[in-house]
Amino acid sequence: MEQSKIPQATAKRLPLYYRFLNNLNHQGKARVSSKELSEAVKVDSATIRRDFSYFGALGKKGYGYNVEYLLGFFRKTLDQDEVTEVALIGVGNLGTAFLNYNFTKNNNTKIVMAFDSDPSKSEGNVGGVPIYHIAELEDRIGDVKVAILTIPASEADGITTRLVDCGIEGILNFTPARISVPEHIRVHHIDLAVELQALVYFLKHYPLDEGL
Amino acid sequence: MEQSKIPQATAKRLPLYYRFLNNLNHQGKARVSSKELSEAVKVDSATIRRDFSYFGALGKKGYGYNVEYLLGFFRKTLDQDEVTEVALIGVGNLGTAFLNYNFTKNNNTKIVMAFDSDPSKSEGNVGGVPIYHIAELEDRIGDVKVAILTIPASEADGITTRLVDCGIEGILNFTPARISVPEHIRVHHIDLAVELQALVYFLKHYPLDEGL
DNA sequence: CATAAGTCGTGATTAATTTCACAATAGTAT
DNA sequence: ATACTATTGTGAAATTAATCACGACTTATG
Repeated sequence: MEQSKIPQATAKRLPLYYRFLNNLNHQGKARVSSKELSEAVKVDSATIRRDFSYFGALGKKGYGYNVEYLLGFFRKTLDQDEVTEVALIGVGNLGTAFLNYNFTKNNNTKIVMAFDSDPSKSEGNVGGVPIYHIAELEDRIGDVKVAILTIPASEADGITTRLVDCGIEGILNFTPARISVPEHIRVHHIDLAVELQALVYFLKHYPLDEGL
Repeated sequence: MEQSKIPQATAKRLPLYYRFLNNLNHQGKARVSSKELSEAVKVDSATIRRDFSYFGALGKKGYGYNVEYLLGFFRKTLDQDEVTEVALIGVGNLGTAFLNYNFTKNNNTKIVMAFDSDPSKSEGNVGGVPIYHIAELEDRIGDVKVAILTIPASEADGITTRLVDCGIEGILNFTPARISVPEHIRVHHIDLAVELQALVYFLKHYPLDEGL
């Protein structure tokens, strides 16, 4: 918890850096410059250097960064060694997408259980993840602290309340509803319809160049 | 294209405001204050007032905002009357989720066609949207200017090149790959794995309170 | 060894966004 | 009418993030 001074904008880019460093490593590249990385992840090179610098001097002047070293560093920083268990609520199309995906490669998160209100889905198993009926939420969730919400908006509030009572700490909400939670619980909203509309708005109103 | 001075951060919130105003309207509410709206969309009320103020004085002091008026205003501003056609590339789980969803309510975007490389999927039809084989991309896409990419990362570059050649203007990229496009094309990346990892990182390193 | 080329780390600057805080005004109640 | 209350719109301040630009250092080359 020491490095709480890292800007949120930087923190959000860390997983991205991590994945690309992993790619480079698999490709057998031993070193990389902020300029090269910049082209790969589409983030300004000065921003990358600044981001890295919050963690200390990780590179060498005139050389760049050693891929393996950097990777090892981020592995620790991003807690890649310790897997965070995640519960998925709602096994519709979107939920199924997550289950099949299940963040297989270089990832520190794992969906360990899923819930659905449809009895024909529960008792099943998708991508090796057991699916339970939503009624079993409280019994099954154990000490899982992170949930992905891929349910209809109308159910968001009810499920959220139950998750909060189960001691959940973070929710990734794909529901269009903006859910209310106690202050100490973190919610990230990803609103697919809004994202698409925003893209369309930018296309019409913000003439060429300038990525998001 | 007149109001190019609207901050990007504001522009990204507009679709969200629009949807909640619609909800309020359906509920029969005639007026709303920035404070109420703030609670609903989880955006600071001063930010909401500031956002609205870029479009002029839309509210009344001591009263708030007239829901219907505001809604009418945003409908025009967000081009809600004119539907933007969208093509979906990749009818896997995630792609299917989009097709079934298809942004039915209060939306100015519509997926009008989908493509997949699996012949057993193409020639089909999901949620009323025709699915073509990816080989037909150039023949079928017509003047659709926006594409959603829900394909494996390995195919991202190839498909992107073809889309660019077809004259695409905006891409909503769900692929983990950071695609390269000419300057005048807008790409928004939504990286599900990164979002989840970022949430986990925040949980571990940023103690309670403060939503993203 | 000396020179050239490349690249980091960061102070300083600029830009973007959020938040504070309050005067002005509209509505409401008596 | 008058007083009271609610709420906007916005100047100013604060915060956060991105970018510039350059000194210092590393490696490569002849």
